[in-house]
Amino acid sequence: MEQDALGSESLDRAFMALADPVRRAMVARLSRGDATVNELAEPFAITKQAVSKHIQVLEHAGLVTRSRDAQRRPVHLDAAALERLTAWIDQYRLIAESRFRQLDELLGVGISHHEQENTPAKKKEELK
Amino acid sequence: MEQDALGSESLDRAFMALADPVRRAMVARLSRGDATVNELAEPFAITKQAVSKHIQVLEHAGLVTRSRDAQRRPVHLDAAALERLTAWIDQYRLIAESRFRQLDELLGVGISHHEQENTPAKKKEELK
DNA sequence: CTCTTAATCAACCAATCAGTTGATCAACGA
DNA sequence: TCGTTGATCAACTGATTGGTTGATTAAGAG
Repeated sequence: MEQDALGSESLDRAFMALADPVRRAMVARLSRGDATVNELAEPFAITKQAVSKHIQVLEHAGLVTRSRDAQRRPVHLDAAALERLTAWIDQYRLIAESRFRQLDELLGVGISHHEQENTPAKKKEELK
Repeated sequence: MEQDALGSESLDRAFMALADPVRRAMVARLSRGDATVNELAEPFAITKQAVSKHIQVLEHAGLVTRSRDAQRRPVHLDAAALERLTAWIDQYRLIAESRFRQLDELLGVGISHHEQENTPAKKKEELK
């Protein structure tokens, strides 16, 4: 019944984590290799504590993990978590797109941009 | 220099919009066809005004558009916007994954799970 | 033991947000 | 014209967030 295999809260946190430019920049940086809090903090004009919180948000969202190397705590990007997000989005994108395709077929493929299409149940006057 | 072709704010809003279970449910519903505010409100125990706000968030994020049909304002999912999001995520996911692959090659492909891997510049003692 | 570096915890402030109620607008249908 | 329906605007409240400063832990280095 519920095909939400990830748990709604997990998605909440993951999308929320990416909804911040600082955290997205961190993801971009981490895609090129693990980094410490200080390295991640460098490009930004905020305190290390703030950066630490950002990383905690990413970690709590399951997007990054942290290991321990002496007093360093290198942050590691979890690519699989990113894939889970795209999977969620694509799930619905593909449904919508296949619906568009069906509709285009039904109407004769002539109309190039299907920007609006009333739910086919009721359409009174669909032109002009 | 800036390859962020979408504008940072646009991504902010889009990810933020998806960081809410109610709005995600709306996206799921809309993937199956356009709907009005009332139809979208039905599954939820919140007022119509709240739903209206949620839709405005989705609209302002560019994920949905609205047309006008008499007093109805059908909401329409923009699949292209969803694709832009997956494109952003995949951009960095693929960088990270290709890096993993390179690293596996470098180490001899034997280690199955590369959970942690210090940025190769400095590694003192990498075992145990 | 003391000093430095890396990072976190804790308390606090300003700003934003989700939801509510109440009033309003716009387009029909009688 | 009046009432109804679909939807929005406006103002308010409680909760959450992003950032700060200050104190604290933890691991080396001298």
